[in-house]
Amino acid sequence: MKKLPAIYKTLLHIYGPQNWWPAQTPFEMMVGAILTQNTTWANVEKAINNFGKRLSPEFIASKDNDELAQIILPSGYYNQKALKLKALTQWYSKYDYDIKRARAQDSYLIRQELLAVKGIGYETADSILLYALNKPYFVVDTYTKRFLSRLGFNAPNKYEDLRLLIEANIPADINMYGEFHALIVRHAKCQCKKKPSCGVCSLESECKKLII
DNA sequence: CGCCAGGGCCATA
DNA sequence: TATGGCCATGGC
Repeated sequence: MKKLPAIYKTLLHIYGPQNWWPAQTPFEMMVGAILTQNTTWANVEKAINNFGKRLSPEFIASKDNDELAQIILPSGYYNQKALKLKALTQWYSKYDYDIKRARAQDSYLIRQELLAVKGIGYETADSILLYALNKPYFVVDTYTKRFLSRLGFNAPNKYEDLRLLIEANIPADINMYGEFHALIVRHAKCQCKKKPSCGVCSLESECKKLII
Protein backbone atom coordinates (compact mmCIF):
# COMPACT_ATOMS: atom_id res chain seq x y z
CA MET A 1 0.00 0.00 0.00
CA LYS A 2 3.03 2.26 -0.20
CA LYS A 3 1.76 3.96 -3.34
CA LEU A 4 -1.48 5.30 -1.93
CA PRO A 5 -0.34 8.95 -1.74
CA ALA A 6 0.69 8.81 -5.40
CA ILE A 7 -2.66 7.28 -6.33
CA TYR A 8 -4.41 10.03 -4.44
CA LYS A 9 -2.45 12.67 -6.31
CA THR A 10 -3.38 11.09 -9.61
CA LEU A 11 -7.08 11.06 -8.75
CA LEU A 12 -6.87 14.66 -7.61
CA HIS A 13 -5.16 15.60 -10.86
CA ILE A 14 -7.81 13.91 -12.99
CA TYR A 15 -10.94 15.03 -11.19
CA GLY A 16 -9.90 17.98 -9.04
CA PRO A 17 -11.11 18.67 -5.48
CA GLN A 18 -14.58 17.24 -4.75
CA ASN A 19 -15.21 19.39 -1.67
CA TRP A 20 -17.20 16.76 0.18
CA TRP A 21 -19.50 16.48 2.05
CA PRO A 22 -22.22 18.30 0.06
CA ALA A 23 -24.32 19.69 2.93
CA GLN A 24 -25.27 23.08 4.36
CA THR A 25 -24.83 22.06 7.99
CA PRO A 26 -23.13 19.28 9.96
CA PHE A 27 -26.51 17.85 10.92
CA GLU A 28 -27.62 17.80 7.30
CA MET A 29 -24.42 15.87 6.58
CA MET A 30 -25.35 13.26 9.19
CA VAL A 31 -28.85 12.92 7.77
CA GLY A 32 -27.40 12.55 4.29
CA ALA A 33 -25.08 9.81 5.52
CA ILE A 34 -28.10 7.79 6.65
CA LEU A 35 -30.21 8.49 3.58
CA THR A 36 -27.48 7.60 1.10
CA GLN A 37 -27.09 4.04 2.37
CA ASN A 38 -27.27 1.86 -0.75
CA THR A 39 -29.01 4.73 -2.51
CA THR A 40 -28.11 7.15 -5.28
CA TRP A 41 -27.29 10.68 -4.23
CA ALA A 42 -29.91 12.06 -6.61
CA ASN A 43 -32.62 10.34 -4.58
CA VAL A 44 -31.08 11.59 -1.36
CA GLU A 45 -31.19 15.17 -2.63
CA LYS A 46 -34.90 14.84 -3.29
CA ALA A 47 -35.45 13.61 0.23
CA ILE A 48 -33.30 16.38 1.70
CA ASN A 49 -35.17 18.98 -0.34
CA ASN A 50 -38.48 17.66 0.99
CA PHE A 51 -37.45 18.93 4.41
CA GLY A 52 -37.23 22.43 2.98
CA LYS A 53 -36.01 24.87 5.59
CA ARG A 54 -37.17 22.58 8.39
CA LEU A 55 -34.22 20.18 8.48
CA SER A 56 -33.10 20.13 12.10
CA PRO A 57 -32.83 17.61 14.93
CA GLU A 58 -35.71 19.37 16.69
CA PHE A 59 -37.96 18.89 13.67
CA ILE A 60 -37.10 15.22 13.30
CA ALA A 61 -37.61 14.62 17.00
CA SER A 62 -41.06 16.22 16.75
CA LYS A 63 -42.30 13.98 13.95
CA ASP A 64 -43.50 10.40 14.24
CA ASN A 65 -42.06 7.63 12.10
CA ASP A 66 -44.80 7.70 9.48
CA GLU A 67 -44.59 11.45 8.92
CA LEU A 68 -40.83 11.20 8.64
CA ALA A 69 -41.08 8.29 6.22
CA GLN A 70 -43.28 10.31 3.87
CA ILE A 71 -40.80 13.18 3.83
CA ILE A 72 -37.83 10.98 2.97
CA LEU A 73 -39.78 8.73 0.59
CA PRO A 74 -37.59 9.30 -2.50
CA SER A 75 -34.51 7.98 -0.71
CA GLY A 76 -35.94 4.47 -0.52
CA TYR A 77 -36.03 2.19 2.56
CA TYR A 78 -38.05 5.06 4.02
CA ASN A 79 -39.51 3.13 6.96
CA GLN A 80 -36.12 1.84 8.01
CA LYS A 81 -34.45 5.20 7.47
CA ALA A 82 -37.12 7.02 9.44
CA LEU A 83 -36.20 4.87 12.42
CA LYS A 84 -32.53 5.51 11.77
CA LEU A 85 -32.98 9.27 11.67
CA LYS A 86 -34.85 9.14 14.96
CA ALA A 87 -32.05 7.07 16.48
CA LEU A 88 -29.42 9.45 15.12
CA THR A 89 -31.29 12.43 16.56
CA GLN A 90 -31.67 10.74 19.92
CA TRP A 91 -27.93 10.17 20.03
CA TYR A 92 -27.28 13.78 19.04
CA SER A 93 -29.50 15.01 21.86
CA LYS A 94 -26.84 13.83 24.31
CA TYR A 95 -24.77 16.71 22.97
CA ASP A 96 -27.69 19.15 23.05
CA TYR A 97 -27.71 19.14 19.23
CA ASP A 98 -24.47 21.11 19.51
CA ILE A 99 -21.81 20.15 16.98
CA LYS A 100 -19.09 21.80 19.02
CA ARG A 101 -19.88 19.63 22.03
CA ALA A 102 -19.86 16.53 19.86
CA ARG A 103 -16.56 17.51 18.31
CA ALA A 104 -15.07 17.98 21.75
CA GLN A 105 -15.81 14.37 22.68
CA ASP A 106 -13.06 11.76 22.58
CA SER A 107 -12.73 10.29 19.10
CA TYR A 108 -12.75 6.64 20.10
CA LEU A 109 -15.63 7.02 22.53
CA ILE A 110 -17.87 8.92 20.14
CA ARG A 111 -17.16 6.36 17.42
CA GLN A 112 -18.31 3.62 19.77
CA GLU A 113 -21.43 5.64 20.49
CA LEU A 114 -22.21 6.04 16.80
CA LEU A 115 -21.63 2.35 16.10
CA ALA A 116 -24.09 1.54 18.87
CA VAL A 117 -26.83 3.58 17.15
CA LYS A 118 -29.30 1.39 15.24
CA GLY A 119 -28.77 1.98 11.55
CA ILE A 120 -25.22 3.26 11.80
CA GLY A 121 -22.55 0.80 10.73
CA TYR A 122 -18.85 1.31 10.12
CA GLU A 123 -19.10 3.30 6.91
CA THR A 124 -21.86 5.61 8.07
CA ALA A 125 -20.13 6.12 11.41
CA ASP A 126 -16.81 7.00 9.83
CA SER A 127 -18.50 9.29 7.31
CA ILE A 128 -20.09 11.22 10.15
CA LEU A 129 -16.87 11.19 12.14
CA LEU A 130 -14.84 12.53 9.23
CA TYR A 131 -17.16 14.98 7.52
CA ALA A 132 -19.23 16.28 10.45
CA LEU A 133 -17.11 15.72 13.53
CA ASN A 134 -13.71 16.35 11.91
CA LYS A 135 -12.22 13.14 13.27
CA PRO A 136 -9.49 11.35 11.27
CA TYR A 137 -11.21 8.10 10.24
CA PHE A 138 -10.86 6.94 6.66
CA VAL A 139 -14.18 5.97 5.09
CA VAL A 140 -14.07 2.54 3.47
CA ASP A 141 -16.81 1.48 1.07
CA THR A 142 -17.38 -1.12 -1.63
CA TYR A 143 -15.82 1.24 -4.18
CA THR A 144 -12.66 1.45 -2.11
CA LYS A 145 -12.31 -2.33 -2.02
CA ARG A 146 -12.93 -2.72 -5.75
CA PHE A 147 -10.66 0.20 -6.58
CA LEU A 148 -7.72 -1.12 -4.59
CA SER A 149 -8.26 -4.67 -5.83
CA ARG A 150 -8.24 -3.47 -9.40
CA LEU A 151 -4.97 -1.69 -8.74
CA GLY A 152 -3.43 -4.97 -7.66
CA PHE A 153 -3.62 -4.69 -3.87
CA ASN A 154 -5.14 -7.59 -2.01
CA ALA A 155 -7.36 -5.59 0.29
CA PRO A 156 -8.51 -7.22 3.54
CA ASN A 157 -12.20 -8.17 3.56
CA LYS A 158 -12.96 -6.88 7.03
CA TYR A 159 -13.77 -3.19 7.27
CA GLU A 160 -11.54 -2.38 10.22
CA ASP A 161 -8.57 -4.22 8.76
CA LEU A 162 -8.77 -2.28 5.50
CA ARG A 163 -9.38 1.05 7.22
CA LEU A 164 -6.35 0.64 9.47
CA LEU A 165 -4.21 -0.48 6.57
CA ILE A 166 -5.13 2.55 4.50
CA GLU A 167 -4.68 4.92 7.42
CA ALA A 168 -1.23 3.47 8.05
CA ASN A 169 -0.16 4.33 4.51
CA ILE A 170 -1.37 7.89 4.04
CA PRO A 171 -0.91 11.11 6.04
CA ALA A 172 -3.40 11.48 8.91
CA ASP A 173 -5.04 14.57 7.47
CA ILE A 174 -8.82 14.95 7.59
CA ASN A 175 -8.87 17.10 4.46
CA MET A 176 -7.01 14.44 2.51
CA TYR A 177 -9.13 11.65 3.98
CA GLY A 178 -12.24 13.45 2.84
CA GLU A 179 -10.97 14.19 -0.63
CA PHE A 180 -9.53 10.73 -1.16
CA HIS A 181 -12.79 8.98 -0.32
CA ALA A 182 -14.77 11.42 -2.45
CA LEU A 183 -12.38 10.97 -5.36
CA ILE A 184 -12.72 7.18 -5.21
CA VAL A 185 -16.49 7.57 -5.40
CA ARG A 186 -16.12 10.10 -8.18
CA HIS A 187 -13.88 7.73 -10.09
CA ALA A 188 -16.34 4.87 -9.62
CA LYS A 189 -19.02 6.96 -11.29
CA CYS A 190 -17.01 7.00 -14.49
CA GLN A 191 -18.76 4.50 -16.70
CA CYS A 192 -15.64 3.81 -18.68
CA LYS A 193 -15.91 0.08 -18.12
CA LYS A 194 -19.34 0.00 -19.76
CA LYS A 195 -18.86 2.76 -22.28
CA PRO A 196 -15.57 3.15 -24.14
CA SER A 197 -15.73 6.88 -23.50
CA CYS A 198 -17.86 8.34 -20.74
CA GLY A 199 -16.77 11.88 -21.47
CA VAL A 200 -14.79 12.33 -18.29
CA CYS A 201 -12.15 9.66 -18.45
CA SER A 202 -11.58 6.60 -20.58
CA LEU A 203 -10.12 3.22 -19.82
CA GLU A 204 -7.53 3.84 -22.51
CA SER A 205 -6.16 7.13 -21.23
CA GLU A 206 -7.04 8.83 -17.96
CA CYS A 207 -8.10 5.77 -16.01
CA LYS A 208 -4.88 4.02 -16.93
CA LYS A 209 -2.98 6.64 -15.00
CA LEU A 210 -4.34 5.00 -11.87
CA ILE A 211 -2.38 1.86 -12.55
CA ILE A 212 0.81 3.05 -10.99
C1' DC B 1 -38.25 -5.69 -18.32
C1' DG B 2 -34.08 -6.30 -14.94
C1' DC B 3 -30.36 -4.16 -12.49
C1' DC B 4 -28.38 -1.48 -8.85
C1' DA B 5 -27.21 2.70 -6.12
C1' DG B 6 -21.99 6.82 -1.63
C1' DG B 7 -25.34 -0.06 3.87
C1' DG B 8 -26.95 -2.23 7.78
C1' DC B 9 -29.77 -5.48 10.46
C1' DC B 10 -31.02 -9.92 11.55
C1' DA B 11 -31.42 -14.99 11.29
C1' DT B 12 -28.96 -18.99 10.47
C1' DA B 13 -24.97 -22.49 10.51
C1' DT C 1 -17.05 -15.58 11.07
C1' DA C 2 -19.68 -15.52 7.04
C1' DT C 3 -23.27 -15.79 3.99
C1' DG C 4 -28.36 -14.71 2.59
C1' DG C 5 -32.81 -12.31 2.82
C1' DC C 6 -34.71 -8.05 3.56
C1' DC C 7 -35.58 -3.10 3.09
C1' DA C 8 -37.63 0.40 -1.58
C1' DT C 9 -37.33 4.47 -4.75
C1' DG C 10 -35.86 6.07 -9.20
C1' DG C 11 -32.72 6.22 -13.24
C1' DC C 12 -31.11 3.68 -17.09
